[in-house]
Formats: sequence, C-alpha cells, structure tokens
Amino acid sequence: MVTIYDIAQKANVSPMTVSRVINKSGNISETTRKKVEEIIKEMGYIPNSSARKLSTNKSKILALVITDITNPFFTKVTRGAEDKAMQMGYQLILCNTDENLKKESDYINMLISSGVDGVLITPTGDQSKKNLRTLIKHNIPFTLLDRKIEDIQSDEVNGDSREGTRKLIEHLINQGHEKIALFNGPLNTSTARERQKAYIETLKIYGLEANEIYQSHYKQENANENVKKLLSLSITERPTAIFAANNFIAVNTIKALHLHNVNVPEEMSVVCFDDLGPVDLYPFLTVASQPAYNFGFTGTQLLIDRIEKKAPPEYRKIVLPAELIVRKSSINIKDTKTLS
Amino acid sequence: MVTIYDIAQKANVSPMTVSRVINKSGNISETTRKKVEEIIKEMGYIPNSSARKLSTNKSKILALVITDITNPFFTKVTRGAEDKAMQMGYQLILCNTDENLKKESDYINMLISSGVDGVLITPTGDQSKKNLRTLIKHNIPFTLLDRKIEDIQSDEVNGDSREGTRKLIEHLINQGHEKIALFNGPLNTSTARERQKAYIETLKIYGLEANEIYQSHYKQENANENVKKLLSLSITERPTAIFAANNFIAVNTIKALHLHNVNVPEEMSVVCFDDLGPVDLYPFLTVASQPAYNFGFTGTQLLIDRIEKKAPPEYRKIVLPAELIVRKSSINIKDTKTLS
DNA sequence: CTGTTAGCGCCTTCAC
DNA sequence: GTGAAGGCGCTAACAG
Repeated sequence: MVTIYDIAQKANVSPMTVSRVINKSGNISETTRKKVEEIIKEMGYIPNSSARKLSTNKSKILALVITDITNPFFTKVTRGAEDKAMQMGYQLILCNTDENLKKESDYINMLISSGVDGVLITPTGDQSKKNLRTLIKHNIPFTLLDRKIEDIQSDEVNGDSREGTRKLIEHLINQGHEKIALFNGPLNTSTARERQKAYIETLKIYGLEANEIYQSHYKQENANENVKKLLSLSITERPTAIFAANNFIAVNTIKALHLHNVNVPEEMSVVCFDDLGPVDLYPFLTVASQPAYNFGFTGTQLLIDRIEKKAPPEYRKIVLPAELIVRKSSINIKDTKTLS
Repeated sequence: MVTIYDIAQKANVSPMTVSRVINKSGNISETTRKKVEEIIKEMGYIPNSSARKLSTNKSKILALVITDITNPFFTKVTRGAEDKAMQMGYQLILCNTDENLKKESDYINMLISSGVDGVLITPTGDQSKKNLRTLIKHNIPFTLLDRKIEDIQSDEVNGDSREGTRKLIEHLINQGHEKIALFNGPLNTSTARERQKAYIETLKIYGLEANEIYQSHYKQENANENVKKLLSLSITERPTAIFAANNFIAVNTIKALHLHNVNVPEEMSVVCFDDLGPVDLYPFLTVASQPAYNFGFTGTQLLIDRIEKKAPPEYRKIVLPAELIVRKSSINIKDTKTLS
C-alpha cells in the first residue's frame, strides 16, 4: 500500500508536505506542489480514509437507510440523494432494511462504527426510536425521510399524507363511490396513521362512513386475506372502491382481486399513494404521486447543512405535496350504473 | 466517544483485555469477561472500525456496485447479495453508478480508500477495465456480475445470454415471425455483444437474416428514434417482432410504438431479457427471465470465499440459466393471418 | 489469564 | 514554506 511516507520519500519532502498538498491546506511552493502531485499520480496513491477519519473525525460519507429497495418510490429517493451528495462532494452509501427493525439496528451500529458524517433514514416504524437515540448519543446528525417519529428532534422531509389522501378520496367520491375501504400499512408508521386519519376525516365531511379498514404490511405479499374479508361482505355492504396506502399494497390487492375474478375498475376501483416507476408499461393506477426524487435531494441538503453547521438551530420540517394522477383504475360508477 | 480505554478504566483492567473480550480472542476469565461485557453494554460502546481497520486491515464490509438501481433486475441482485452477506457476517454497502464510468471511478476510489474487504461489480462497460485494474493493484478481491471484461481475471457470475437469446428468437420464429429486429444495448458490454451474436446465429440456423439491428443505451429514455427508423421501412421490409436486449429497452420501445399507433402484439411482437419486477401489475412481456437474486447471492459467496482464502486458486465462472416466460407481447402471427 | 509496547496512516500543533 | 512530535482507537506480538 502506498502511503504519504512513500510519496514523501520519493519527492524528498516530509510527509507533512505531502499531506498539505493532498488537502490543499497551508502554503506550498508551486514547485514542490507540482512535484508531489506528479508522484501521487504516478504511484496511484489513494488516501486511507480510516487513518484520515481517525485523526480528523470526518469521512465525507453519508448513509441513506431505506426500508425497501425494490419499491420505485425509494429508488427515486436514492437517485435524488445521490445527486445532491455528489454535487456537495459527499459519497453516499445505501442500506436497505427491508422494513426489518433488526436489520435497521445492525446498519445503524455499522454506520456509527464506520463513522459516517450523517444519515438519511426512513425508519421502519415507531420502534426505530431507539436506533435514532443511538445516533443522537453518538452525535451523528440525521434527517428523517417520509416517516416521523414522536419525540425525536431532527430535520425532516415528509409527504403531505393529509392532502394526498383527501385528493384521492374526493376523487373517488366524485366518481360516485359511497363505500370506500382503506387497505392501510402498519399503524406503527406515521404515514399509515396520517392516511387513516385523513381518510376518516374526508369521508366524514361528505357524510360517509369509514368502517372498512384493513391492516397490512407496506410490502405485503398476501393481500389475499384482506381481499377475502372484503369480498365476504354482502353486496350491499361491500365497498366499491379501495384506497391503498401505498403502491405495493395496491398492486397486490389488484392481483388478489383478479384471483377472485373481480375486475378492476369495473367491479372495484383502486387508488393509492405513490407511482409504480419506470417499468410501468401501461400506467393504469390512479395515484397520489409524491416527488420521491425530491425527498432524497432535499433531505440530503438539510443533512449536509446540519453537518457543516450551516443549518439554523431549529430543525426544519419540509412537507412535499402529492399530485393526483387519474388513470383507469378508478371509474365513474354513476356512468356504469346508468349504462347497465 | 466511548473507547476501550474508558471501558478498561471502569472495569479495572487493561484496554487489551477489553479488546479480547470484544473480539472473543484469547482466554479471559469468566468473571472479568462478564464484568467487561456489562460495562460495554452499560456505556453503549460501539467499536471504532476506522481504528480497527487501521490495525487489522479488515473491515467485514463488502460493496456492491451496480449500474442502475431503478432496474428491478439489479434490486433483486441486491437483495440476494444482502442476504448472503448478512448470513456470513458481512455488511453490504450499495453503490449505484447509473451506467456512468466517472461515477464508477469515483466509487472505486472511495471503496479502496475506505478499505472494503471486497467488491461485487457490474462494470459500466469495457472501459471499466481501468477501474478493475485499480482494484487489483490495491489487492481488493472482486467478483464480476452480469458483464465480463476481457483480460480481467476474477470470479464471475453471468447469465446465459446465448441460451436466453436462442429461446426468445426460437419462440418468435415458432410464432411465425420471419423478420425480427434487435434493439440492443451498448456494444461495449459483453451482454450486448453476446446477445447480438446469439441473435444472428439463431436466425442463421433457421435461414433468416439479421439485418435490423439498432443500438441504444440499456436505460435509454428515447427508444423513439430507433422506433422511427424501424417504422420508416416499407411494410414488406418491416420486421414483425422486436427482440430487446433488456427490460428497459423493451418498455421504452413499446411506449414509443404506442406513440406511433402501433399496437403490441397485434402489429408488433416484443420480447426481451429480464422481468419487470414486483410492481408489474399486468405481466404482459414475453421475457427470458434471469435468476437475479441468485446473481447476488452466488456472487457474494464467491467473493467471501476469495476474501477468506477458501476459494480454489483458479477463478470460478458461474453461468446462470435464463427461463423463457411466454406472455401476451408475442403473438402467433400465423393465426392472425388466418383470422384476417 | 492479563498487561505492555509499538505501530497502522494521517493530521493537528507547534516550531523553525 | 516546511518539518518534527504526538495522538486518534485499536490490536499484534511479546512478556509475564
């Protein structure tokens, strides 16, 4: 391994001079600088960041901890975070927790251990509080993305679950739906709680009842059970539309509906939060689309500001809007009725 | 920050004893071990891996360098690599190069600098050779995933592009297609070259010509140009089927075809390599599906074997099969003809 | 079974 | 403008 000592020797200077050239710190004569730079290139020297980290306590590395790398929402978040990080001279490493608290804890320990400068994190749920407290204890700044955690003070970038939900539900109501079910994510996440609350509130405004609420995981593989329960209702009680808390729940729900020979949207409308991403061949789902890229981009900005002490003392909470995109999965049932 | 010195002081032992407890190395009396462990827990001590790395030259961290995190093929590769790494006591960090050589070089430098134990990499293309040579120079073992690089000796996990292509082309021929176009990826990748070669060979076996070959990027945003060229051909010359080298090219091509009011599969069949992933609501594309998860899983196994000197001296080259999955995007045009 | 010494590669501080 | 000394946190090697 090539070290600054090797460079120093070849250049007939002290290691300190080499260090100064590398870090562009202090004043170095043009001649020695050029000579040193040449030798660095020639020998293919790459600084040892462990050593550097040990003496400076900085790494110029950020970590992005997401809950599901297979979800296009998070891959877009990642692209945004990457771009901002690069632009600011940081490297980004990605950690995928798979919505699993244990994996999250392991990653947090690894990140503290390896000394990243800051962490962007979508916590797996409220139990993540202990992991965030660990970060706090070790003085590692972090930004919360997409999910809030009670009692944890930090910069945050969240979607507007309330408005997004309202738009989706009002859209369904405008289409003539009066019984709308919620297929929610786990209630230990702030997004699921907020979407549920907004769902109930919006229905209430229109004098409708919110009595069909089903729980599941955000990346559930078996929407089947909930769909079965829904379909076991008598035809007069059965909802005509489903509001799914995210894209995966929606996709799995639709697939389960097909298994039971229920057509979407003819017999059941389905809407959800978040788009399906770049491989969506025939965009079909009506969604509340969130600016995922911007979650990552803005979150990284907040984090770097905090790391470099350029942030205001009070924590910043950014709320990004959700846009209603109407597609074929939600149909106007008034028309259907008149037609039949 | 809590160090082994703090622990040592509180426990009335030497730092070395603490180190031994942490690493379960050497013999420690049951009593002191318990006492030290207690204090470690109590103080929330987390080892400093920079320091550890500096003295042991090991990190227990692997890096996975992929070219496109938004592509479901690679997210599945990632899941496989993660699972194997965890299982073997390693952490995995993810680096997304976006098919960009400069980003790849930056990441490679960062990874060397931070001292990962090994690297799994899908190179952006043949130009990546210099980056791989850098890894070799710095004695960092790596495994090549999905794309080969000439003159580079290493463990490899690749798909069977030849067989996969043959299956797709033969399927199209069986459906009655006689003019089949190739929408290929960049020829500086081994996969594109192999698929092109196999495409030509297979057609030849059936006495067909391979004269419509279009080049593009693997994550191209504008299939439009190539589609335009294709559609500008006279109806007798125009291919009736397209073989796309990967899923993104296929999706973009189909979208472009729609823009020009060409229906798939009625007026143009489309097949490709790789599935569309978990958000594919209505699986439609006929594909040669590769076991992406297994790419990551097996690749990680090879890498760890190499790192831990458990690998045979000669490099291992794993070839994983591709499975033909027939769906609606490829239609039997003989039937169409008889019908009309 | 436990402790001491030295060094990993780099940078901060102080000196010239 | 440049150099020397010391230390970051940890562990290998040796000692007892």
